Amino acid sequence: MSIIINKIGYMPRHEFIGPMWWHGKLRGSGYRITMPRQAILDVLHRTHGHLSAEDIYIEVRQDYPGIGLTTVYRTLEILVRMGIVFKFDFGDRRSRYELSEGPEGFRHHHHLVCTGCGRIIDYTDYLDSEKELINRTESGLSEKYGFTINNHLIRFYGLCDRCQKGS
Amino acid sequence: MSIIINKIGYMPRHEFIGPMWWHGKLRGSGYRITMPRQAILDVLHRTHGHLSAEDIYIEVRQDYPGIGLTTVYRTLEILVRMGIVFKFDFGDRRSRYELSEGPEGFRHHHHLVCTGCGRIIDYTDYLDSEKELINRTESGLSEKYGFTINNHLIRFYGLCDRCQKGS
DNA sequence: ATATCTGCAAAGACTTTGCATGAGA
DNA sequence: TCTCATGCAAAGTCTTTGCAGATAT
Repeated sequence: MSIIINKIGYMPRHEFIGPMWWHGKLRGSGYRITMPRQAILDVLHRTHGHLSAEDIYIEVRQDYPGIGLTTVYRTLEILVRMGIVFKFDFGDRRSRYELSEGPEGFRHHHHLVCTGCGRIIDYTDYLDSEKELINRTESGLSEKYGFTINNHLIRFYGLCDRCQKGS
Repeated sequence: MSIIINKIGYMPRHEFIGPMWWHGKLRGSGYRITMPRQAILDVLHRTHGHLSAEDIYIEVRQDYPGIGLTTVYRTLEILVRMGIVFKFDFGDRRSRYELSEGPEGFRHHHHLVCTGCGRIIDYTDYLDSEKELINRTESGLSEKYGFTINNHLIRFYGLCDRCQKGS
């Protein structure tokens, strides 16, 4: 493991995961690979779930105390625009971010949201009906409207077991 | 057409559409049928598209100049909680609202979002073929996770024809 | 060397809250 | 009549912007 220490004291507690495939993407678009950006991507990589900008900020500060919240926002904006990160909104008045998928595409998932308590279940074990739905709709839409479709958001709303009893 | 004029000068320019099915819903939950609420629902009814709170405010003011933006927000909150209105977020930093569906259920649609220019296409084309798949998926999910599913959000992201050429 | 990037502070934008008045049932 | 709803102004929150100093290549 290569430990990186800079003037401001950046020192990851964790090893960077795998080949940093996003380096190429960023460089290719003319962006520089900076310490804050690495630290942010690192957090996104090792964390699951739907992080707010502040969640990420707090986490990154553990490794890299010098970072500012502004930089988190600015970095996320770039990553979202490049498709590296997906930005969600679950209605709690703050954006949530997560790595859209590595080159392996293993992170993609759908959401099941409880409108009672706000609990969110991520699921990746799609039913066949769900896969078929996506494929059929995607090709139909791209043909009809001339879109190149890159991603989708599928979310079901309802009441979880606990909230059904509660009401 | 019955024209309603009150002290503050409420006078709809349009006839209220159909039987006001939401009266019962509101009353049933202990909410009062007030002038501002009627005016807001009226706007939602006759307008298509994804209106922000301010869009609604501006539109309602044509009929009912006395209304405050606060009331719009408060009314929308109720309507969303009751499932009469659906709240969307398209990433432009403001919530967008639309009637989730009348009793006929004819308004439900899905979205196709261009990540290049932000253009949003409402489509209803594949709903028939999607419907069965959605139902199957819903029942599969509800069995698996114990949720009672009430609604869903399906959205595809991509580049529209114009934006593909542009880049 | 030099175009980017960063952090801080301040500004911005949308939304929510407190409170006295007004309105619905 | 007696709650509930409304409007205004003020406060809150999350996010963006301006700018001088630091950094990547």
